Amino acid sequence: MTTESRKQREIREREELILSAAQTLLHEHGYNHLTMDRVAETVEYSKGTIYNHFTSKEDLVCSLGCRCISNLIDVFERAYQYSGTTRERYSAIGIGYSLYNQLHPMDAQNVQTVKNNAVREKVSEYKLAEMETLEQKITTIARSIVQEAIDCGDLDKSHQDDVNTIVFGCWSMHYGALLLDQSDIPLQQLGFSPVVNMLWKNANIYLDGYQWQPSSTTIDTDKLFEKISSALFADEINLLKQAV
Amino acid sequence: MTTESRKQREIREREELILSAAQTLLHEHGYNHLTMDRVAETVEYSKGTIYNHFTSKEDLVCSLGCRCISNLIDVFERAYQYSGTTRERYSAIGIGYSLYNQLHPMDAQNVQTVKNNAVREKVSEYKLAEMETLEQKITTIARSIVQEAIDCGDLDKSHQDDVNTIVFGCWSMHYGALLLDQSDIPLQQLGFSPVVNMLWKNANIYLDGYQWQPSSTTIDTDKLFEKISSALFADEINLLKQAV
DNA sequence: GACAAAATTTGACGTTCCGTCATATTATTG
DNA sequence: CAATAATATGACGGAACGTCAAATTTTGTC
Repeated sequence: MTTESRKQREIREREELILSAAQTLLHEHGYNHLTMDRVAETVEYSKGTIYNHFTSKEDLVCSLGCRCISNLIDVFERAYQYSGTTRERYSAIGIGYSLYNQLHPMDAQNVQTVKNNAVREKVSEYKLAEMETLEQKITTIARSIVQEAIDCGDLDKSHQDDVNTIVFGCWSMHYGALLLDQSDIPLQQLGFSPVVNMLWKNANIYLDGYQWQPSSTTIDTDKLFEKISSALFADEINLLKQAV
Repeated sequence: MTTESRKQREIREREELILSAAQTLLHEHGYNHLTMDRVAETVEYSKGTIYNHFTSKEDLVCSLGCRCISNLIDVFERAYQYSGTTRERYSAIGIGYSLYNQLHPMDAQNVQTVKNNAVREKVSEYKLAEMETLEQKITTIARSIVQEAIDCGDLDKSHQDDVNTIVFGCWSMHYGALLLDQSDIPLQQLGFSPVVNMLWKNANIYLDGYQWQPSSTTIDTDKLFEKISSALFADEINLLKQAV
């Protein structure tokens, strides 16, 4: 009983030790510098032990990705619980997503790494399933808000069949934007504004296209951004300010 | 003179030989199966010779990416020359992009691989610059159409400052959508429709948000999709039908 | 055409890193 | 305390990258 649970706790704790060591290596020197030997050396266990926890380097990296998605779920849940219009709550998700990615650019990069087929090939089935479950959880939150908007009339009932399309639209827009932002394409040099600004504007325009009330043309969007981010993401904002 | 140009031609031809061998390997067995030794064996030159053309495996893969972007530029240029409203021409870009990615899913995956920092680190400066130039060319085409829309009044002049934001919005939406489509996330299982359909709908809604005339609410969008794709991308459509 | 110099090609080799597995060590149980 | 089970270890095999001295081919000159 006690023995068993102590054992399990030890295993879990070591797993976390490995994960945080890996994350540090990843953040400080990038994917190529993260090697299983280095991880083993850092946590002072042998490589074999690391492989008792993770079936491959890619499996380890995927676990880090799962962690990030869990963090994002927190962000999404906070947004979900915001007391405002459905549109504000939905926008809050996007804002949270943007801020999280600004704060942890490496995390998003890492999640994207796992999407790469060459990497994905080597991740264990089990871990892939875990990631999928987490992603499903995230889309469910987004979907709920869209559905509530239809139910309360903020979104026209004629869009009932578009719930998934709307979720997908915002998802793809944010996902694409943040990936472009990260991928060393010199957007600023190409004449583009900071991505968070463009994204906020575009998301609003997109939702206006669906006539999700209240339209962004009737309100001060800068103020709304400010309001939501200070209400829900004060910590993130502070950290971001410190970073600059 | 002749000698010099013959030499250069030989080099260029061999480079193409290497690239197409690499592409085949990549398409048939994925990134991990693509090795420099295998490429060398396939083209019947030694590895050293391959390295005279490409500074690393990643550099070779990046060259393949550049090829894909060149193909996309063709697509974009066709769209640019379409004789229709500015909105139709801009939409044509998106349609072309979607179709190209449907037809060559591996290509898009490959371009994305190069965006990954772990890969990018190892690409030569020269090749990165080449890719950047090509990407710049693409955004310029998109930007031109938006500008023309403003000039002719299809888009309100108040959006003059948003030209880049509009280009970025469509780009990110399409880019994100197609990446999500490729990344083994079982979208259909999660209840989502085929990505090309959602993307077409969302792009229209987005442009409606900017009130780019004529609004999608006043026309039959299915017909428009049909019209544009058969006018500009008949070849691609045929190939897609054959593939099914 | 012969020979020297320059350019190019070659593949064996050094290195890095992954993942395994026989052996050593520690823990559990009777 | 001894036998057995569970776990940890790191030396090792293998795959792939990228290099470079030597071999080969091409170019240039007389």
